[in-house]
Amino acid sequence: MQTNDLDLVFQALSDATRRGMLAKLAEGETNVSTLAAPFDLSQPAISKHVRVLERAGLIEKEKRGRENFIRVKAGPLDEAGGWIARYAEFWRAQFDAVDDYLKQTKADAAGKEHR
Amino acid sequence: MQTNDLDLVFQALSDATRRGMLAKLAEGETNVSTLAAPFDLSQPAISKHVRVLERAGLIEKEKRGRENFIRVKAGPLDEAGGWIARYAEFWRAQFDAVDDYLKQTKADAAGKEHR
DNA sequence: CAAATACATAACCAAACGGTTATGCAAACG
DNA sequence: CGTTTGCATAACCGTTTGGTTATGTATTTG
Repeated sequence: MQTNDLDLVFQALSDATRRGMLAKLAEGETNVSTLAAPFDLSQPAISKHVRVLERAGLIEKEKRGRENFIRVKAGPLDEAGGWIARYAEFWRAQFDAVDDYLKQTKADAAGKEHR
Repeated sequence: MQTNDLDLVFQALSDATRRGMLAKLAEGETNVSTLAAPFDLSQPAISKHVRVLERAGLIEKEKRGRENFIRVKAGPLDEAGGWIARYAEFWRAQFDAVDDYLKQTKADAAGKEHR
């Protein structure tokens, strides 16, 4: 199957290596080698993970010279977050916890101005 | 691999059939047959999807007589939502959109009292 | 210009996935 | 009490996933 956008996003997020890559990318754009450094994987394995993230629309690649820079695209993450938020609504107690978390995170971010 | 909890949750969410099941379960607990009705799949295929959701901790089964009732557990959804929210923070524009969405959804839910 | 760097791509492999049909079995029904 | 209902489980199958090694190819660098 795998036609749906959300399928690709959630599937991309279902691997700890790829989530780790996104976490690292949150600190800013990097090239593939730097992105690969923390992981004990062959270089082609890294390339494959990058492609899965790209296919899900979660990242963009831009080739500059011999290096390939990766930067994150948040749109699909919002779709995924939106889906979760919508269904989380139906279980109020937990929903409140998520909402509070988001509000607090937002407040923090607003306060310290993202570096 | 697949050791991580989040792996299992996101992987469970990566299939449209399973997301559809969760959506239906949001209306309340059902037995497996009722849950299966909307999907054009064999009964064993449904059982497999249910097991994937169970393994991810997203649902609970309770056998009553010959029927097996399914009910949702929101905890893991929160973990997943939390992960997304945390990294969404780093891309502010989109984060704001999610936050607004959540706030509006929360307001709606508070207003109309979940039936 | 030769060598090293930063990748991508191909080919291969075992394991997991998502589906199927077949079978079994306990509970409810008539 | 025989039959239907509501499942679970097993066995099988093609495809996808996630890893590997090997190879190719631009782009720097010395």
